Amino acid sequence: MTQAFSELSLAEPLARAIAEMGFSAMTPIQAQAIPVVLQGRDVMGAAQTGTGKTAAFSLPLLQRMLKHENASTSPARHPVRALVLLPTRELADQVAQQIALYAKHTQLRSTVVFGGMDMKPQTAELKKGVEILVATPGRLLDHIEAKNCVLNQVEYVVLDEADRMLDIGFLPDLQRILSYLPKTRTTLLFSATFSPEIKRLAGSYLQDPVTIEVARSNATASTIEQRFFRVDEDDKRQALKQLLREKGVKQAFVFLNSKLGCARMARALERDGLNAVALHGDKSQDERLKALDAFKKGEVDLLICTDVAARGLDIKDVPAVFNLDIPFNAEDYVHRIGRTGRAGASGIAISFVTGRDVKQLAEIEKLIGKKAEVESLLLESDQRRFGGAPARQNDGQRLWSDPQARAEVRSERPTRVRAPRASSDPFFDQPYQPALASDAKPEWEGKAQPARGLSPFIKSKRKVAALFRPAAAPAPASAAESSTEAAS
DNA sequence: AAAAAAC
Repeated sequence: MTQAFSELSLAEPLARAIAEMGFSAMTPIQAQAIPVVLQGRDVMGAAQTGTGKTAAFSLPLLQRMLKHENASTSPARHPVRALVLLPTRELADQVAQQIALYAKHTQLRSTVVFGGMDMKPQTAELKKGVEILVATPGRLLDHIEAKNCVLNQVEYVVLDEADRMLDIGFLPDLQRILSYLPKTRTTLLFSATFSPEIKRLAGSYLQDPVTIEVARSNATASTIEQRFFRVDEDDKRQALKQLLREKGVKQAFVFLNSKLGCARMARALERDGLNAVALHGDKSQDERLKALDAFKKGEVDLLICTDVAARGLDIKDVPAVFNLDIPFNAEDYVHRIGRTGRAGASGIAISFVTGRDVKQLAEIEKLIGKKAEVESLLLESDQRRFGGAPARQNDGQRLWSDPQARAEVRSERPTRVRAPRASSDPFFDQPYQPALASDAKPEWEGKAQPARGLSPFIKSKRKVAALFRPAAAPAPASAAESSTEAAS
């Protein structure tokens, strides 16, 4: 049933490049999408992470460009015929490199433009003429407006990570770029995640599209083992180090939700003697590329990153992904863990869950269609306090399943001074007692803004609003509690 | 509670 690239009768230069890269069998998304793109149809393609989507669109696109030569093949005039757009600079770089490899034996030329780098070398490349242009949106608009490239002869547009490209942060730039392109063209959208809303929106950019879904949209790759551990915010670094040791993991992506958090975590881990480097949008592009390169080469063990690295990055044989924070979007969870378990390899994805992540975890469960079983984790520091011998049970994976032992150890732990929580922690805490009855009217209703002159502890208007908002029903808390108890 | 993408 699996088909070989050789059955496609691709042009010789492409077939040769594929063979040199050691590819023979097509993945399901490739087997399904390539013939359709070869027909010149618009495509919306969904397939799990790490299953070769880049080849699925670039190979047929190159083939068509070779077969349907533009009239103007004189070296003097090379209009951009294919445009590939991506949401991060590193991903643009990676995809451009891959396309260059596929096109190696053809006359087709390609280049990549993205921000954070000098405009001049990019401009020079564009002026020489390229048929295939890979880009991030902002820098491409710069080049368009500087008239460094002309896009009025573009025949093919690819939005890779299409759901991200169509989200609200990118949409204005994207629409402006599309306004420079001919109306008659082939448009290809690819991603591992498509929400129903994005699917609908995407439809308006496509003409009579063929939808290709290998497995259900938003599905996680079956090659990834997913684990969830209940870990306090302050214990995350210790828990990470412990799990790296227990699982025998050397190299891993470590995701956090904020740039500052990444910088701090990377520094702290380095102080602890680990080989970690941060990757996030506050670093210079030079640092970003260097960090990624070092990680790729295996010179760095831990890549401490924001969602800048969540999508698309294809690094061979990274065995593990850690989510030190649960991502804001459930989709990003799917992409993050997709950095491991690629091309049929196996991988483990470990996510740390705190009390405030419960709602987001439910979103993730809904999206991936799988129950997230949250396990307890006995920290080594707690084991020592508990009396020398490790209280570890079974294979060390389900470390601590006795609730009573858990309570005892907790009482042994140093008391930390913490700000009171705004909402309940269904894992450990007392149920939340709302300060106001749910039907209470804000006492300032109809009066002037209360923001000034309140308690000095209330700093933002937002927090004030939260105080006066009717309390949420406490029902989900007890449900979450009973299910995690059952799990542990 | 954020990040990404242009200077």
